[in-house]
Amino acid sequence: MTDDVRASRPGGRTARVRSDVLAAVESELAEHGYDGLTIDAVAARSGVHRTTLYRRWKTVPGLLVDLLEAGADDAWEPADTGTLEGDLIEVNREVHAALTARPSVTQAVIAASFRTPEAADALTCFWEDRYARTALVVSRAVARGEIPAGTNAHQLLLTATAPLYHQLVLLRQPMTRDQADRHARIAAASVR
Amino acid sequence: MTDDVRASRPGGRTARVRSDVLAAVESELAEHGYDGLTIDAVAARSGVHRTTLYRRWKTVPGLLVDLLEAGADDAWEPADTGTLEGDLIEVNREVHAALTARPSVTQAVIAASFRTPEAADALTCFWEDRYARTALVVSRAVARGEIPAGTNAHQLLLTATAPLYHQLVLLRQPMTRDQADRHARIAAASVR
DNA sequence: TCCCTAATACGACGGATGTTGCGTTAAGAT
DNA sequence: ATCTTAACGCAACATCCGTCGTATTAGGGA
Repeated sequence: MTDDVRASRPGGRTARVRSDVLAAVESELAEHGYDGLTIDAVAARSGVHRTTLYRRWKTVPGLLVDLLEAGADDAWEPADTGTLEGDLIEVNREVHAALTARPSVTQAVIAASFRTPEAADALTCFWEDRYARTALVVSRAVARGEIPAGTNAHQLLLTATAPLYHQLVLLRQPMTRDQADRHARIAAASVR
Repeated sequence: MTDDVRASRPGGRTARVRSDVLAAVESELAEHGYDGLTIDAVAARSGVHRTTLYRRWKTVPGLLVDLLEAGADDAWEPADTGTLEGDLIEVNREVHAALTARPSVTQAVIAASFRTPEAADALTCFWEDRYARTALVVSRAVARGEIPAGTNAHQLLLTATAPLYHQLVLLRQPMTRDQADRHARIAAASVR
């Protein structure tokens, strides 16, 4: 989306600039958090000129979107533990880790998504992709005969993961990994 | 918090200015959404001077915080339908209505909470209060012998309401009232 | 090796946003 | 009715943020 098929000149300096900038974004994020993340600071730290940032990335959320896409793992798949409950627990632990990391790129991108539509779209796309892949957990459970065939995957994943997002992102309160596990179990039990 | 015990001069003009300003905030919010909500626009519409807004409310999120507090219903209680499931469905319908309203003050305040710590704190306080009151639903169910005494109220409410927030606020996708009801039922069933 | 031009650097500019000092108005006490 | 001063209006100012025109650098093909 940001680095679309630009037939022109993607290598060399351009690539170097991008990695320098993204590294600076990550550092700034770690030191000052999302609120302290400014174009000028990233420019100063990366040694790349302000105008270049404005031209290539437009906004602060744009930088985060690119960071999100650069870190996107195209080969990601949910772990296979052999049971629905085990799989959901693993999923929840990943979500839990992503949201409690310091700094949490995920948290930052969520914040950014409330500023510009581009960031919101990028996040929506990212999550749609993740939920689609994670649905594999459900189809495996169906294949094992663990749960009925008509099970609504999205609803199930929502039941498992939503409490984590709500507690950690919106309510801004702590949640232990045990509690995260517990919500995975509740979700697994809801479809039996 | 904003209008604390200011012994000085809370009546007359001051009160009029406040209601004018908050009305303007609501109107601007309805027309241009949160992103289009600017101090200058509120000043122009309300007829109150920019400087006054900056002095009393500081920021745009500050305005929303005051709007949230002005609209806070101190007498709010969860509906009593006679069953845990029925009560949770009612709670979820209220949350659903608040999040799908256009414009949604709740959605706007959530967006604001990602900008300033004050807004985040205000929202946290608001929700803490709401969850504490809603816990009544659980204690009533315990009193009826519907569910065991040790039931974790917060976890139960999280299971019921979190999917709504996640779907409508973070995933930014639609959710029908039926689906909201369904998550209430899942939560109710999880403690039986 | 040379050339073309995409990508970046530089500096200046304009607009929006927030601040400050001071004058004016009116709430509330006497 | 009068006085005090909190709250508000006003205008100038400072700053930050994003943009634009132009010069410079370096990728990649000939």
